[in-house]
Amino acid sequence: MHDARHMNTPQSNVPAAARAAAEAAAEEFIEGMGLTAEADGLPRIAGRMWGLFVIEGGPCSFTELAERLQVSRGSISTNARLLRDFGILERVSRPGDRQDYYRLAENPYGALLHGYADRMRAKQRNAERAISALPLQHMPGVRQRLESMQQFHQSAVEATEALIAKLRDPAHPHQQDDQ
Amino acid sequence: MHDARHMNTPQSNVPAAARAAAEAAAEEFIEGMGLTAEADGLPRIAGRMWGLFVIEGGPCSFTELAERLQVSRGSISTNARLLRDFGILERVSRPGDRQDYYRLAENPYGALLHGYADRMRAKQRNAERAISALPLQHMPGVRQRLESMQQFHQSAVEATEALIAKLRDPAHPHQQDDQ
DNA sequence: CATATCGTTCAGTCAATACTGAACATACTG
DNA sequence: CAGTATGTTCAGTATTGACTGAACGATATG
Repeated sequence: MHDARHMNTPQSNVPAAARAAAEAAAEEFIEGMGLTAEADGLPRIAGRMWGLFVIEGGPCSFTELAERLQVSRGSISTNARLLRDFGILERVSRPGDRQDYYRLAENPYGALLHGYADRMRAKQRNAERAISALPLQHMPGVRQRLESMQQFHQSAVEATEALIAKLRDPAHPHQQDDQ
Repeated sequence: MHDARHMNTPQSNVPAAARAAAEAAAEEFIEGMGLTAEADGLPRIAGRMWGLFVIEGGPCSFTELAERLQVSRGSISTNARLLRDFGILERVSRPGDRQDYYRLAENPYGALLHGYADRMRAKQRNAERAISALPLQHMPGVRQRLESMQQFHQSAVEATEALIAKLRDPAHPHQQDDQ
């Protein structure tokens, strides 16, 4: 990984070695995104794509993504749709250009939290349904466990919604100024 | 399945139909647990087992579980270990009994939250590493995106830890970070 | 219209995972 | 010690899911 110091461009402040190191760091970050995404049950490629957008930011064309990540266009299509459904990516169109471009959504983490809250709500409703359908007066232990399950998911939903609100309002507006 | 029911109170009669309805509701709840667990990347059987413990509660023997859930002992063994690793179940032993018994952990949701916080921390560290490894002074957009990613996961970890604390001590209110 | 390019879809391939059933090791009991 | 019951492990099987590459429809441009 260590380039010799000959052959660097004299006019540039950033030598080739530093740029190579930066690229390696970016690659490492992207790969890490792939791994953590996989740990969350997402396809690894989706995680890498996400990471690529955190680095590149700007609208990326489909072909660009396929080349950069070394995967087929089909994979790009599928995973881009997946990330779009999650609310992480969004489509942008350019006038006079037929290509699809994608970029990070303006608030990808808020979208993620919405999905998380939804799954929590599903579990909470499941507990709720059981609470109202079972004759709990005859089974205090069951009532206690079901209610504690219901209350936990309730709290989780509330905490998630608080986090969503915090993300939306505070002194950190998302402005996407790209290089 | 056929438990000895108390038939000493003929007036507070619980008809067979009601009992059947309750069993159906329990089954539905358990199946719901299987589905939501699957949505979270867990094996469906693990979710059903979890649901069964929410209903049954008390220490269940291995054989009991295998019969109740209609799966092989091997599956029970594997999935019980999985849930134990997650901190959802715990082993209990009875004096003079060689069988393994399992029951819900005293705080299964707190254990879950710990795992969640760990995964969040992994992502936060990934962002942090990228932040310190990349020459961000030349790429303000990248810095902004990496920092917002890092801060989100930081906030998520904090919210999760607050929820853990709230679970442990429900009397105290949930306090958000106020740095 | 003809051509090229782009995004999607789908059959096919491959890998990972869940589950089973049997073999095995261990511990209790008579 | 023999017999029995229990938990784990492991090879085998089935299922699910990811990814590819080609085919297809659609859209822009010459």
